[in-house]
Amino acid sequence: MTFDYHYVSHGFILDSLVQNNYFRFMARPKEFDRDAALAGALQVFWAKGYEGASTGDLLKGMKIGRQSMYDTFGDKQALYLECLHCYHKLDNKNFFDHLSDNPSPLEVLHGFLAIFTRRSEAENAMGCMGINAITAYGQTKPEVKALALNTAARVEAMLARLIEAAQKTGELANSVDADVASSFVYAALQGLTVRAQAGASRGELADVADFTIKALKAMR
Amino acid sequence: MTFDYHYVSHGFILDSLVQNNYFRFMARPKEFDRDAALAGALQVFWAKGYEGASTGDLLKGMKIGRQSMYDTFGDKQALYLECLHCYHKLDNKNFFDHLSDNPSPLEVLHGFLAIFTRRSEAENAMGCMGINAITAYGQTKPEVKALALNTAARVEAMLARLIEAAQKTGELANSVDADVASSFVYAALQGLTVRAQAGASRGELADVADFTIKALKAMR
DNA sequence: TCAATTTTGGATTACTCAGTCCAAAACCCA
DNA sequence: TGGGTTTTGGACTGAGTAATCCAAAATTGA
Repeated sequence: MTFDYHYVSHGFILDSLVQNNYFRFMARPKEFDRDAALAGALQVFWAKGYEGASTGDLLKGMKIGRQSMYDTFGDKQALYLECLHCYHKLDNKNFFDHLSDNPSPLEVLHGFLAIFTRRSEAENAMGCMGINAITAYGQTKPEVKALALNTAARVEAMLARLIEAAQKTGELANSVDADVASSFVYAALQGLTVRAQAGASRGELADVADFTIKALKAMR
Repeated sequence: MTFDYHYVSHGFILDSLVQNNYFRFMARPKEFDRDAALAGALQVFWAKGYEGASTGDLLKGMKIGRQSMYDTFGDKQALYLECLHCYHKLDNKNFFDHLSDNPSPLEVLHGFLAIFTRRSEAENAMGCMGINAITAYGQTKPEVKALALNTAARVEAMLARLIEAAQKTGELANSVDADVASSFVYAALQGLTVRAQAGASRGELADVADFTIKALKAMR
């Protein structure tokens, strides 16, 4: 019998099994934190890509042994996909954290677009792991494409809600189609990510973020 | 002595050497067209990326033998960089071909942004080789980053000229900063490329292209 | 036809990779 | 303490890689 330590770490399966006295003997527990190891792998994959990250690189970044990795995460492909899932989840969380209680939805949008002016050059150079994944493996790994489609739908829905909120506060004209505008903002966001990764100056990135918001406001 | 067949194919070195009777003997000429082989390699690299393209894949795509490839192009890395150069040159040429004699610079800009609505899904899924290169190797291959910076400067300058032309025809307000607007359009173009690669619908891509131009026109 | 030279592609090399195996260490409960 | 179980990491495996070697084929001018 094998155990999925992902669930174990969230406390579902293990608790019930222990309560039912399923285990006669408790064996040596894992010496590492699954989530920490995953985060380490995520960094390596983000920085080097899938093929670029060797198992050795991954083990060093995860600070665990070879067999521990295979036992815990399956194979390299499964580990990569789990990292990508994790990245999207964190990224999404970052977005929602910024929604907060800002009374100006347009300022929130600007905050999204201007994020590259607040990041270090090194962070900008790493780009977005989701975009890196699509441009490299979108054609060859169906899971990557599926994940991208899913994420795009969720992000655009969230952006559309922000734009509708901006229309309620009067910051944007009601005649603007919220769905189209959200697609526009999303494309701008992706474009800025690539421009930042390609080494565009902080000034240029700031200008484009400002210009995009100003353009939205000017639309009738 | 070795010969750079790139220049040979353009007829500079070989002619002078022949005229000077440098060769006592003419040996067997190459049986393949260098540019055709390069184009084949470009397709493979574009579709599969650098690591994803094995030498076998490349040879099949180039329709030449192993040793011919190494003799003619150096090694895999050199071949990739030459393909990337070639891609950027072709891409740039495509842009300038569309400048033509259209009396509306704004229509030309719209033509750029709407290119993804005219391409097949397969073409959109391949994305832009330049973006694919930056997102995958921008950090690890300095030549890739340098090439991207160079290309960005040239494309933005060209876009700025278009925007200034649109201001002359009265399509855009003079108060708009041409440099900022060109950076904005470039970011939109990159964003659309990624959105298209990620599987965005033709309708969404068309909407964003239209919206971007309308937003430009609305700016004061 | 022949000598000189180059192209060509199959065989080979040296290396890296992802993934498996296994024995020893670590840990728990009784 | 000691039996039972799991973790752990070094050694290993087999496949696949980029790049080199080399001998045969091809082509030229004389």
